Amino acid sequence: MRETLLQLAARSFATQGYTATTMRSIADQAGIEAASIYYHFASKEELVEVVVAHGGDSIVQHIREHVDAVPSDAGSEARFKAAVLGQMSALIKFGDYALAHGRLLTQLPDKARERQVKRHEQNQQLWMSLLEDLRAERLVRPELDLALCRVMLLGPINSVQGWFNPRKGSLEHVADQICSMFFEGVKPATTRKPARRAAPAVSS
Amino acid sequence: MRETLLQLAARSFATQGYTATTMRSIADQAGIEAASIYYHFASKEELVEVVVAHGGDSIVQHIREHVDAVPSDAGSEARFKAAVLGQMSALIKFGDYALAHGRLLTQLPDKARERQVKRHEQNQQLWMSLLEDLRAERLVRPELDLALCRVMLLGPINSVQGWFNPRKGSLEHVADQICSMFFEGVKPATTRKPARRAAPAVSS
DNA sequence: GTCTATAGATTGATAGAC
DNA sequence: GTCTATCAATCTATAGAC
Repeated sequence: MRETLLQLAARSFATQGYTATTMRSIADQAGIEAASIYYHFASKEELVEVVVAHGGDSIVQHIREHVDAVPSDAGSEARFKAAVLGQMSALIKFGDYALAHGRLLTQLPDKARERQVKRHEQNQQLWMSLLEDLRAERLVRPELDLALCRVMLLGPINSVQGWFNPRKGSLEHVADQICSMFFEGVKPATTRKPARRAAPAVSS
Repeated sequence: MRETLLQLAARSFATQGYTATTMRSIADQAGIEAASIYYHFASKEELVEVVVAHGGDSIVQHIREHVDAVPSDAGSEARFKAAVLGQMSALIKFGDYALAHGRLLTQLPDKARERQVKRHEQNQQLWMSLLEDLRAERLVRPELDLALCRVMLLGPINSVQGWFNPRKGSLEHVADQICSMFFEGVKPATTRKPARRAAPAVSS
């Protein structure tokens, strides 16, 4: 029952938000009375914090597993790509927990939020060090800001649940395309640095 | 007073969410009683809908102004860059209204949400046609999915308020870096792979 | 472990005075 | 236009039976 409540709570918190989620609605979906939840969790705050913490822990652990599976003699690009697939698959795999972790940080009650911020900063630091490794191997142009590179990559990835459609290609294939766009850009190699081509004023 | 209430409501809706925002808290910040809000707005739903609609309208209009200011004989890349700067500056300029528009679509009461979804889809369609124009001029590699390109670009841009720091560079400079990363990638030209053909297609 | 019953606080909204 | 006063509904949480 505890697991059932956590699942239902995760879904509701992720989609409706913290305040909009009521103990009654969770209990209704679980087929029990609202008061019975308090046998498993001391309060609504504890419930949401368990959900968010579980989401955060699962994501971090999942990424580290992917990164650690890369041979230590591989380059920074291989580790980076593993992290990309790791973060994407974590967000898909842990579904509502991951969504709750991502969307509820700002809605949490003050004390619960403070306790979760550290994990978020740790994750940002992991990505910054991956990017710094790339730069050390001269795989990132020197004029680009690394913080901006992180945003450019994590912006799309962290919303993967909102746009990923498994019917249009596997997650591995999408991760490859994202890494390809990130490293090589969307332009064809032949078009890459031309003097402005006088394009015909057509283009519908 | 109506404008004051809208401003305060926008900030609260954007940061706290719909349900967590109370009429009393808005009234308190405005220095009036909660009941007085109902002289200006019929209900909480009407209030949030005015906020979200104003945010959406402002953004769409602002982007179109930027795009329409590009000479009609310019290429699709120039229009695209104008749209990038337009969307970013709109999100900054309209602050809480823009944030409310972006974050509240899922939290809105059912009827209000349906009315706002159209605007969102229109905006997505604008970006898809900009990307299609780029492809028509062979500025996007043929093996890349255009919907994924849109996500890759809008993911970072739509969260611009969360990471933009004016002390680290103007918005124009940041927009330039983003476009550069989008088109050319982060790798130095010398390290870049030659065109990589025949993506592994859909595996699973 | 789950229930019934209920306390205590807060919410969106209305009525009517000024 | 804003106020005071208030209502009905809903919320989190507790107490105690089973």
